[in-house]
Amino acid sequence: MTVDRGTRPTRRAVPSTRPPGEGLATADAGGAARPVPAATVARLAVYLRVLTTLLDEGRTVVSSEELAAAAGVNSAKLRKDLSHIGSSGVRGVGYEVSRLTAEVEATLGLTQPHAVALVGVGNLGHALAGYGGFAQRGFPVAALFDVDPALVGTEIGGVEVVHASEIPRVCAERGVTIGVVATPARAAQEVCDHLVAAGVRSILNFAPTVLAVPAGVEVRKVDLAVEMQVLSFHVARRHGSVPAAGPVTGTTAPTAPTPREAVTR
Amino acid sequence: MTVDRGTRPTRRAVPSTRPPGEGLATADAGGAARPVPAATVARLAVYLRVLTTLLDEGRTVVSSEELAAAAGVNSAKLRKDLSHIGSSGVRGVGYEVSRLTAEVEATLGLTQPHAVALVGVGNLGHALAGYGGFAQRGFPVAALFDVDPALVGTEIGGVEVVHASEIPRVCAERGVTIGVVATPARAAQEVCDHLVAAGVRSILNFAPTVLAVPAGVEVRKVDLAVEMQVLSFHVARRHGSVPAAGPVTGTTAPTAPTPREAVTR
DNA sequence: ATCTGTGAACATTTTCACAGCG
DNA sequence: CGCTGTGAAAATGTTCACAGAT
Repeated sequence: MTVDRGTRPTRRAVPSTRPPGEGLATADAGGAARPVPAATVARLAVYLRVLTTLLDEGRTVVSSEELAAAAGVNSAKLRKDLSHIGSSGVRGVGYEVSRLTAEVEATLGLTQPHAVALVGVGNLGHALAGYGGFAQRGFPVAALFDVDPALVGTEIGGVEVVHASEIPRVCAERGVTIGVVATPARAAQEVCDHLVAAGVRSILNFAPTVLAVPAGVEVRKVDLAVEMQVLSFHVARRHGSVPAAGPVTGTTAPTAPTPREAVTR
Repeated sequence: MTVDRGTRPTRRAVPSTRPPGEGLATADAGGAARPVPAATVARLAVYLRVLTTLLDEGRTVVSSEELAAAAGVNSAKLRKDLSHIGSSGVRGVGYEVSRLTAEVEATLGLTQPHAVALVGVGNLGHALAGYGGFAQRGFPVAALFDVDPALVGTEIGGVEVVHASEIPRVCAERGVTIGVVATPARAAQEVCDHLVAAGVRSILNFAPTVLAVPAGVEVRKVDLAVEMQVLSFHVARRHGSVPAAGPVTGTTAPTAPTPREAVTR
């Protein structure tokens, strides 16, 4: 930001000392190549949602500009992201919606469903279990666990709650590949260990703790307190100093949250 | 990764074209300086949780190494983060827990409570409203909104659910500074607009949509589908190719997830 | 003429490694 | 010594701007 292009110090003539094909596609511990940058992966999921909507609307092609706007990123980033998955748009035209959708889905590994185990059917866990979004999007909730005797044996969304001690057996039987931890903080690490022991290699953690896991296990964390505190930081910063620019009727730019460059420009 | 430093391919005599004190502290649209990098802010919240735990345990000092380990980052990063908030540890000793806690809280703007409005008291929203975590951490839920006549008038956690059309009035009256959107996707933008019109400048969005907001409004998004799909990507990648290194009893390195370099080396 | 794909500039974030305080 | 604070290197991510396909 703050850019002010136009100045263009024109430093050109950079020796370009970069070894040939390095930069991305770095190999990982396992030895498998990772051609898709982490930051890109997270955005692919967003693009996919927009694409799904477009498909429903019967759209057949979309430009990078439009897709980017709907996803809240700029078009250059979108095109670079898509270039990483080897996608192929048509110059002068755009991307074929159905094809691009399929490519993104393939990249994200969504061509097959991933059985999910949800541990902790308390306040939040219960809501997650009842939330249809999981199954809808190819993540069927295959198992529910808790330690509370009052909950074990009950059924949520057609799935019976089983005691957490059964995690190894049940996860193995039902082919669980993704675990969701929605327990209190103090129970989270133990639950996580059981999931890992059961062969689960991807975990979504809602408990406010950092989970320790062996190499090869991916943990993603959703922490409400962290989100709120980050917002608090911004409240404190701007402290009402915002000019409340224009009629605050929302609906500014559906594109990049705001054309800050235009301001700087 | 993959580094193999030591090779050091051409050191590239960088002309060091950088203007003196630039790099961080970039000014923003508003004109206010932001000395704390965004990436750091998000981690401060994590450090804070660990610090709180340490306080409860009666600890008085902690080293960057230990704090970093508990927070799941490496110690260099932690020290750099803390340096941005002007913190002051004691060399050869560590950080005073209570003092550091206060400094982090001050930076995050947690010295005063932030009234929260939660819009959408459906499945997820209800769970969030009932979740004690908000109030506990200085984010009292000051208002609940929904459009469902069956919900309006009911009470959750001592707060009455009000019709969403009242957002402007109620938010103003109760001094709401943070809004949480937990509505279905189709309603999210409109709700967001109302919140913004009511003066809310920080929004946490659980709806699977990109919200368009005017400049000066901060939106953070929690998207379960995105998280799941990112995990799916990793499931697809490692496809059971993981060597299952060592006894899978968890508790590997609480610090840096794993010394990958050692492997590559 | 239009819109993708991409090299290279730029910006941010992470990591290293070490000077220097206690 | 042990441990913080920090310059500087490396890595990662974003944006620009344009060549080139259609």
